[in-house]
Amino acid sequence: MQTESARGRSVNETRNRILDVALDVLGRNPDAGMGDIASSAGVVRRTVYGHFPTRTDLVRTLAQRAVGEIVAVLTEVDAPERAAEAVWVDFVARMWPLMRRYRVLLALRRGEYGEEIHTLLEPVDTILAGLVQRGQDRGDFGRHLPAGVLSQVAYATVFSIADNGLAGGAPGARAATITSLLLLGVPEARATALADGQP
Amino acid sequence: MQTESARGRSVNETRNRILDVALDVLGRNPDAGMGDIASSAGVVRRTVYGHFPTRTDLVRTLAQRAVGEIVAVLTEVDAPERAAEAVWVDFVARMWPLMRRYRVLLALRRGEYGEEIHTLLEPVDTILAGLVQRGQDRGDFGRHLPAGVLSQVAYATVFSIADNGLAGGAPGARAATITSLLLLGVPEARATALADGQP
DNA sequence: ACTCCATTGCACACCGCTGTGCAATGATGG
DNA sequence: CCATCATTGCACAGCGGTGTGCAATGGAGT
Repeated sequence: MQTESARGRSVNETRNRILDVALDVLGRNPDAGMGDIASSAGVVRRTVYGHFPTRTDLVRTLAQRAVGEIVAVLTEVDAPERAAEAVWVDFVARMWPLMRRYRVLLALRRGEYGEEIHTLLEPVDTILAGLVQRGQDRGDFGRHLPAGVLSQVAYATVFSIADNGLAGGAPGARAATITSLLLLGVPEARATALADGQP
Repeated sequence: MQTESARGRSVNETRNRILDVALDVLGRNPDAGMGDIASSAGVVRRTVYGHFPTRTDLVRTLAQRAVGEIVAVLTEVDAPERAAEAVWVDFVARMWPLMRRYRVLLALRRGEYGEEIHTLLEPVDTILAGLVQRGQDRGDFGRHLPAGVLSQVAYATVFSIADNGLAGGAPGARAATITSLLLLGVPEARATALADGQP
């Protein structure tokens, strides 16, 4: 049964709600305080401290969860024998509906958490760099930038497109896919074909 | 004569030093306080308040100056009859050595200054959007994104490349030019040719 | 009905940053 | 040499966010 008050919710229910809301709130404004997060979660500030002793703990947990989810998508989509192009297309398709959810990671890279977040994002960075490297080796992606940089730039670009009003919708997904493929050095004709599901 | 202490400097000398340093410091960390800016400028916090009554005033002045400089470059490089491709190449070439100087503008777009900075950046946004629009109309740029969005994404991408370790140097400039052209929908062969100065 | 326990609603101290006031200092320019 | 004035050094109040303590509340499961 749905309870309107937050009184009778199970521990994990509240905890997850806080985490989810924080993902959203901090995505919009990385400087949001515990108070903002609490009220957005329909909970009192004191309650948040009951689940996360420190703001830093909240953020770290948040980032860990988000990174875990992205890595999951990535390992699910990326197979050594698949073409890097196709993997990237699938990756963007899977990420696009959840851009809002992971915006916080970009916002966190620069911010009071210097090394903390950087080492936390390392898995994602590594997989992405490897993927782009493979694409370059097989001639699918361009060599105008080293794989490590190109992957980051392409990744950031998808977020950039989402930030500029195209977040969520299907047309946005197609545009983001094509644009990021162009950036990666895929010719326009092939990029549109890939974005429309042709192998 | 060069004075090592900050005592005998003229008013504008100190003022400009503060502005320059603040441009740099806030570029790295938008949340830096007046104390950080002051000490980085080799000056006491109190002195900064002597020139800028409020942190907000400092930031506004900063942004105005930066926007002014960018607009100057833009109007100098952009002529209605020039090909959008060429204009973009020149724009990146002129901006690249000063990326660090204007990073703050990107950092400021999201941050406690919501509308304030947005209206301040409007001139740049408008010119850039117009430029890309022209490129699209003449078939030089792609139509995978509306001009307003595409210009922003291309603009942001140049900063993104600079942020990923390639800032400053000449090879970075070439890479940034090519990459942003690809993103704008220019074919790879033409992009490299343009980046190497062929019309 | 009764017990558990998450949540609530205060209370508080602490900290860092902002912005201000004022007297002292010392380089600069006449 | 002297007056000017930017800079300095300190003191202070205020604000907002953090993190903690504790008693009261009210669902939920038994």
